[in-house]
Amino acid sequence: MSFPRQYRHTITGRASAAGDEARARVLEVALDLFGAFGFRGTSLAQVAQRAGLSQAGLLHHFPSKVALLTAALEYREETEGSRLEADGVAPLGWAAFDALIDLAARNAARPPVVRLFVTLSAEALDADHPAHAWVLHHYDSLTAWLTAAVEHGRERGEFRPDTPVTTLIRLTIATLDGLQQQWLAADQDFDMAEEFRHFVDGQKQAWKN
Amino acid sequence: MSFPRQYRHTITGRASAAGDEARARVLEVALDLFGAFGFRGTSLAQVAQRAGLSQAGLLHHFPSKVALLTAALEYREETEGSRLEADGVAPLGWAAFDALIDLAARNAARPPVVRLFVTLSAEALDADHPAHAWVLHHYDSLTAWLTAAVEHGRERGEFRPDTPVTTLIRLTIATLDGLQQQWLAADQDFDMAEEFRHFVDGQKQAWKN
DNA sequence: GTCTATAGGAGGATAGAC
DNA sequence: GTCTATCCTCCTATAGAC
Repeated sequence: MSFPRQYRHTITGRASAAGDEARARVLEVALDLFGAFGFRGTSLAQVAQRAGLSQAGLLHHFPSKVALLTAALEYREETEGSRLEADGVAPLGWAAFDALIDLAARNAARPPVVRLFVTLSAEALDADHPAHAWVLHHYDSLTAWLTAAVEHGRERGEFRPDTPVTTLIRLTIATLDGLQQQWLAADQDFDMAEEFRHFVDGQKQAWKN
Repeated sequence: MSFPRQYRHTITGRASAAGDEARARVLEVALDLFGAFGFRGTSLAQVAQRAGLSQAGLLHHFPSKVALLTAALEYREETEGSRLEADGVAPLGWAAFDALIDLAARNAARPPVVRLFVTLSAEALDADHPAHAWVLHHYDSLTAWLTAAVEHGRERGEFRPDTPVTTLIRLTIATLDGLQQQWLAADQDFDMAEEFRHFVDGQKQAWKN
């Protein structure tokens, strides 16, 4: 679940404590606005204003809008990225699905985080979008993580031998993504984690050994 | 599943045959580009160029960019909208879920249609987006349609009495939406309808009477 | 019904003072 | 490190000729 090298910005070797603080504030604002209006729908002036500096001041920290996006996505990953391993240990077998329920519950407390993901994943389906690689990385890493967990569980006999692994994983990711989108459209008016738990329960009923 | 009044454009009472043809061409192009780059990411000049006329010529047919979007969404609904009733009869009970599998299969043959929906649904989560009402309408009408089908099926004893109807419907819509997004991200590299069929089969196993 | 031309504004990025 | 001022491009929309 680590972040690929291409997203690591190499802009500043080291900065002052105040500089780091301003930088973090800018990145938080950028993530919020990119989530709300998308990358294309957000202007540097908007980000600068809400972060409390001028557009030129912002561009002192990040040389371009794309650099800002890249840094923001990296920052998200670093700080509270999709931590699926609560205690640093990757859950295996069905425990991985329980970890996803926990993730959904944590996300339910942070709509802006969900919104960033939903908005950017759709906008960046375009292969020329600056976050396109980021989206592919999200799917790939989540798929790889779940695949490893299920394969491990199969070896330990947690899954029925005829479990359609690929399908199970695709449906799981789809349900999670689709619920997030629906939850945002419905103004967070239902319990996302609870609904997802129902899905997981159903899969356990069907495929648990 | 009819389209709400607010999306009906009232621009032209009647137009020439050639005018209708140009109009349809413009709308097809607009749907394509809005799907690929979103509403915000698409310029009138782009649409005009690919439709083979000038930007001013385009604005002769549609007074504004928003009017173009509105007309395009209405056009989509009219021509090949999410026709769930193949023969004009609404399928009831589990047949409604089978109709959704058919819909997924038909959509698999038209990636641009899927892309328009995925892109716009995410972009228009913003309450100020001109297609915001359109997104809410999509969820509402699909939910209402499925609810009616399931309630009918329950009365006829097709569903177990303890079926969690709301959850079942939310998960169904989420799975469909999530699969579409994943399918686009993966370059249409799996059978969307087949995966969705697996989901429906699982729900039948769990809740069919 | 379609065009050219252009107004009027917003967005990204740069230059240079402090 | 932050600012003001500015350049240049792109966008939406309008005006008016053909």
